[in-house]
Amino acid sequence: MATVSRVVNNNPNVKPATRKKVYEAIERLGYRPNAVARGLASKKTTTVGVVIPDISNAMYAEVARGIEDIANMYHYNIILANADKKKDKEIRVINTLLEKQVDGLLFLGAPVTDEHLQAFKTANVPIVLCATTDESGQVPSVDINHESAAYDAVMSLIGQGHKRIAMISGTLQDPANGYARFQGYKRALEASGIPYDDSLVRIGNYRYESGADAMRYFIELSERPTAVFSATDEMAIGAIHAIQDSGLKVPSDFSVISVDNSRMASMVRPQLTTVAQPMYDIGAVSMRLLTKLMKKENVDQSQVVLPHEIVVRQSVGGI
Amino acid sequence: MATVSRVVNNNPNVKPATRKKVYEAIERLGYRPNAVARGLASKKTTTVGVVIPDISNAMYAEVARGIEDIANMYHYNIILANADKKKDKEIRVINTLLEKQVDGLLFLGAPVTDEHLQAFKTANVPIVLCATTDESGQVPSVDINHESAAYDAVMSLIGQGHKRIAMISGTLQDPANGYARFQGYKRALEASGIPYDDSLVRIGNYRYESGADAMRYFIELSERPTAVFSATDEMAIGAIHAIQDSGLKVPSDFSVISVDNSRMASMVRPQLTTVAQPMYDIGAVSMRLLTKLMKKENVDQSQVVLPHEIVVRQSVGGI
DNA sequence: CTGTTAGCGCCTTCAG
DNA sequence: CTGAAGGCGCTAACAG
Repeated sequence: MATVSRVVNNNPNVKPATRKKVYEAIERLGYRPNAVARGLASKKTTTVGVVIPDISNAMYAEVARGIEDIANMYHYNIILANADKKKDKEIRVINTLLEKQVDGLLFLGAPVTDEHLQAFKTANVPIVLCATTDESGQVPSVDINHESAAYDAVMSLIGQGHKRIAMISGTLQDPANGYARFQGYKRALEASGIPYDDSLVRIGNYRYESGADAMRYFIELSERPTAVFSATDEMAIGAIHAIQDSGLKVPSDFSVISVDNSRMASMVRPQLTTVAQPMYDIGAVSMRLLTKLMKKENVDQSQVVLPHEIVVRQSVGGI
Repeated sequence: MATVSRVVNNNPNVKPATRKKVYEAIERLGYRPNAVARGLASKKTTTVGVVIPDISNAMYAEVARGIEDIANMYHYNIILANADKKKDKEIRVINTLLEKQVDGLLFLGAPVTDEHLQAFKTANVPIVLCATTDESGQVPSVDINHESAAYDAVMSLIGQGHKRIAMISGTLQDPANGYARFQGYKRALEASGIPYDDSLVRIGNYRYESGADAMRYFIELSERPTAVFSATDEMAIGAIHAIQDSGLKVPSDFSVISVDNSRMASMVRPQLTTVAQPMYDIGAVSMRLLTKLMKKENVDQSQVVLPHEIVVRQSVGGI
């Protein structure tokens, strides 16, 4: 019994001949180790839980790939759990994952509320936030600076001579993709001495149609903007099509820029200029951080911010 | 101890007062049941494993949503495992899931090889194939008829007067999205007395660029096709852009039809005519089937085929 | 190097 | 209705 355990767990203290015999028996009997029993006995499951806000969102899928690759590298299994972007489902999912005795947790949902913090606190395994941050700085995280990504995007528009710049925002309740990007937009205007104009901001829901709706609104304006900054690629694509559908052109009539650099950005005409977020890296780095935490290695930097960059394509023109 | 177990598991044989006291103690102590221990003792984990070929594929994400919803309904947890479209990773993932003692397994990868069948056979929990089929009919499955979906698509082109119809196919090694659709294409031509022409078929990799490449090839042909059938939306969109980039128009110069009806289909201009597969339903139905199998209820129909339909938009015109 | 002995935390009889 | 006892399949000391 114990020897079989040693063989299965690659414990070196087994005579090669014995090891071989055990392997043969395993083969012959079709023995499959019971991970549940193992987990109970060893108090480790070598699996980490990943809670994803929305599995059908390509950005998160990319993060997941980064997580996966590093997890495999360190021989952790990962179990993905979808949370439908609902806060209570997130909490529920965190708890089931914890009940399943995962060795660590990666959380991708935003915003991180007090309730989340509460749930995290009761966990006795390390947790790292991935593609999101905890404002209070209590939980390790890996993210980009959404505010400055937005700022850079809008500044690049201003650099092209645009002065009347609209924004298609996400909900301001969403700290990362929503609020922070809106703040970046405002700061860029401010830094350039452009007065902020409420009528130039529409709130969308990150979907294509909401981008198109917002754009149609801007087109109707008596004093039209010359450029629009979208919080996400998908809404930007909706905007581009709304422009084209009404007989106008990108970028000659309107410049469009967004942030995400999803695969879709090159799947429109004109191709979308957008600021790229290193989603894969966010996943990879956060998983790496988690492994360190799980091994109780000490980490110098527990709130890491990855750099972003503008990918210039064809949707922005000068004025 | 036993009473707590009863309370936690909603066993009715507990006096309400006692139940209340237990709940209070649970709250006060911050007790969290250990699912691993529970799984070991009860030999059930109330979780089902889902192996997904490619988490970044929107179609699979949609299937996953269907699975999730039904799983929640029946109080099963689901653990998603990505397999990167690699056969050996699929096998490995199936095995880890089985080691984790899932109560059932949903497998979404294609093709289903003998090795897969072998792995399934050693499982002593029910397995259902989801959005894929086992040719040999040994494993329950829920899928659409890819061959006839392709057939219908091509027939609709022929109905519009097209005679020279190209195809952008997936790899013929892929039985569902690849081979079956190609067969449907051929059968439609045959049924209409149109000779099959090898030079009118290009193999892509389901990605945007490969669709564009294939289309560029067709455009160069001395005898151009008037319509193209793409095995997937994404390749179709690549094709549409290749057409437009070379100054031609859809659908006046080329009609384009595909199968998937992904969300992207309405995110192109012109919007894509495509045959819709009920991905959500495939997920939901297969999960439902799995619950029956797990409860050892008998099922009348273990190989279910869901209907598809053509969604007419703007990318197909008459000749 | 290998076998023996205790649990891991819970569920499940079985008494009471 | 509640407690006691045994055991799920495995790992972790501990002897030998």
